[in-house]
Amino acid sequence: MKLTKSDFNLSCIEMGHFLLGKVLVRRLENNVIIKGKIVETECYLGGIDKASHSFGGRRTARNEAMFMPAGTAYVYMTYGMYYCFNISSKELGAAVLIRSLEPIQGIEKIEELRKMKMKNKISAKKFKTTELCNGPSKLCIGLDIRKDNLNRVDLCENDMLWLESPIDETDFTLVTCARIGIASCGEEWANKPLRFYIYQNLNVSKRDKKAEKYMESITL
DNA sequence: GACACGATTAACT
DNA sequence: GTTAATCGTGTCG
Repeated sequence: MKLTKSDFNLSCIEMGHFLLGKVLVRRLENNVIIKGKIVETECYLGGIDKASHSFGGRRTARNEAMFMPAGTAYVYMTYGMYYCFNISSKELGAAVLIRSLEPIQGIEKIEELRKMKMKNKISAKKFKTTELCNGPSKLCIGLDIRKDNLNRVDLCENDMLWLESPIDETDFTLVTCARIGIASCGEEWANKPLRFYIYQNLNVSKRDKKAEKYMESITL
């Protein structure tokens, strides 16, 4: 079932939780369909969040999608060569970064897109399925999500990129931990528990063993 | 206009 | 474990 406008009417943290287990669907120009289950998310809260592009109310051409209605794609370039894909929440300037997917459909196409970007074609032959989309920029390469094709699109009113609820809703345990790659914004916000992932899923970009151990001690 | 710097990744040692 | 790659963007002058 395709998710609709009302499904996205969530706060940033609610959406970070809600998106786990949902299926991201991409239709390429040649009508090939790629699907991946979201297994890792990060929340960027907006005004108060030092790690957010919209910290302090900064609103520019780049981050405009963070201020658009919930369920809008925010795609930006990072390190001059990679893209990251986010989904805006109902909170102004707040969005959820999609950090990793478990490939479900079109796996060969994902692999092809990933290999195309690599210089060393020898190591490119050794891809495991779990290494295809286990990082925010890897999944953008694997699903051909770029700023020039999908930034600011409405994920409910679009036939190139959308979300679906999974056919088989399997239960999972959620791990909550610190976000990745934002140390320069200062300890306070770098350490906030705003990254979420599916416990024991092999497609997660980075496990947080300390967070897992703590979680195990109180829930298992 | 200039300039420092990434919400990362792949290729090294 | 360490580091080069690579350029759009925000910030300041």
